[in-house]
Amino acid sequence: MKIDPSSSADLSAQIAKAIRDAIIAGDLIVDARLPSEAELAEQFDVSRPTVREALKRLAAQSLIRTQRGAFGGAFVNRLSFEDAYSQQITTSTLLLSMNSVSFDTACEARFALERACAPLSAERRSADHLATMRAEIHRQSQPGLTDEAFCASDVAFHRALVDSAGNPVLSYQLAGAVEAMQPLMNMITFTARSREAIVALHTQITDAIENQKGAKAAEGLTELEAYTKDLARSVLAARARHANAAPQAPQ
Amino acid sequence: MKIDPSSSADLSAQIAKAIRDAIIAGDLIVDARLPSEAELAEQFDVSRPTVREALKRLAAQSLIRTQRGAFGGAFVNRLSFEDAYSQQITTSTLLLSMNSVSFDTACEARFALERACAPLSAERRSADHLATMRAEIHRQSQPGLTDEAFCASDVAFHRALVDSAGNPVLSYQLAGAVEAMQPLMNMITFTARSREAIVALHTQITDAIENQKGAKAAEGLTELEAYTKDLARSVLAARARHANAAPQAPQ
DNA sequence: TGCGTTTTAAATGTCAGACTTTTAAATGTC
DNA sequence: GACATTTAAAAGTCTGACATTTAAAACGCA
Repeated sequence: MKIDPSSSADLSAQIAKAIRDAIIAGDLIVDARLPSEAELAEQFDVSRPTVREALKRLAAQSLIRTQRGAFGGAFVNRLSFEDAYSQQITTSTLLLSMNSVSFDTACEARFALERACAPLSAERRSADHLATMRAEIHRQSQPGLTDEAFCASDVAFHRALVDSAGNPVLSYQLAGAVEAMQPLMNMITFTARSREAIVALHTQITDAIENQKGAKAAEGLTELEAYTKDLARSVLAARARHANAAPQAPQ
Repeated sequence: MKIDPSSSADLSAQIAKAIRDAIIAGDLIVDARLPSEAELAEQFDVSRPTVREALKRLAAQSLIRTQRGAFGGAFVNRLSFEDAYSQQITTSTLLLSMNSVSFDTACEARFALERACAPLSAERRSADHLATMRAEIHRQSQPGLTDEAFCASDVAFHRALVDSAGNPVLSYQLAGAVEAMQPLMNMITFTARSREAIVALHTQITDAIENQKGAKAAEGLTELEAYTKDLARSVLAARARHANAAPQAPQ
């Protein structure tokens, strides 16, 4: 592991890259302990604060974890699916909120991914996942549910649908797409009529999965996609009208 | 933005979280300048190195960028698709290499995602993307191509296929899945016969896209998935035999 | 006046050294 | 042998200083 002192880049960035490359290349295996900060500082010929900045960069990516105390130090972290989930969600949320990804584009991607899961879910669905989906549908039919709770249940339903495909990679990919959209979905006012329509489609999809009809489930998802886009369009249009009528004061 | 001094967590982690939350909540908009390190140190009542560690954490996630010099500082970064790509690739690579995600699982997810793109690609394919796909197919038929070059071309082909769906969210999701698998794919020795089979399937898929037959393209992808898994299986089996016969000395 | 050069100040980048806190192993005691 | 105490290693934090970069402001000259 070497760095180029003549480079103009930050030393801490270079050191982080060197260690990251070593981890990715497999030179540092999971749970291996890195040298102490003082040793790393000596190895790279930099000060300890610089080494620490590099380690914080790696910690931010969940590549290492640190333990204080004797025999503590920095250890190569086994990237958990949970870590991957949360990173994925953060990234997706930011892309959606500030990189001019339209709601329609995100929605299209999300349902395309869900349709990709449908055949696998139909093939492998477990009683457990089906029960979760049914339970969420039941919750969604309760009158008096707040819009936020309805949305949360919607996310849980789709989460179960995707998880039932039994492929953790797909689950983690979709976690971002689904959860990143939730803040926008939360702004939608779900009327009794739209809730009824959504519950009907959820039921149709769940039935199809239970009966191992992947194609039928995909159809239901396509309908749900169109309906979701419609709902969002009307909300955004209403918001635009409202913004024109009573523009928000900046800051 | 406040931190809890009684918490046991690292101050730098708390500060990073506070700023991250402010960015995600939209309190700090894109290109907004954060207070200088000295000012942040005063605000949070910590020292400058602690603030710097927090900022490095955020920089590692591409949430901020820093500029040196007068009127420099830390600015909220517009997350680019490129940044999202590379993060996605790193995460996927690590998941695949150390979190016991099997090649089959990754392969299944990848082709499920590609099949999700197929209908969109069939609908929207541009001459540009089709030309890229044809060009890569042509390259793949060249004799004398190294296995690495063949793999690289394979990645380029699939990249074009996904990009032709015209949905950047799908492109970025798949970038991780496809590129993370490349190191493993690189270990496969592509015989003339297997190359021929792959090129035939690539041609079949491209023809289907060109003729706007999304379902037909999906079929081709399913065949390709099965073939890829077969190839990988035989390679892994051979490697296992080799490992047993001549086990690698540790370290 | 206008343009190019120099100065300057503000910011990040880096370093050195000290101190605090945590933690687990080693040691001692009953 | 079980429990309490000591101890040392390591991360976490702070202070203060200096180096480097950069753009704005000041200056000088035609």
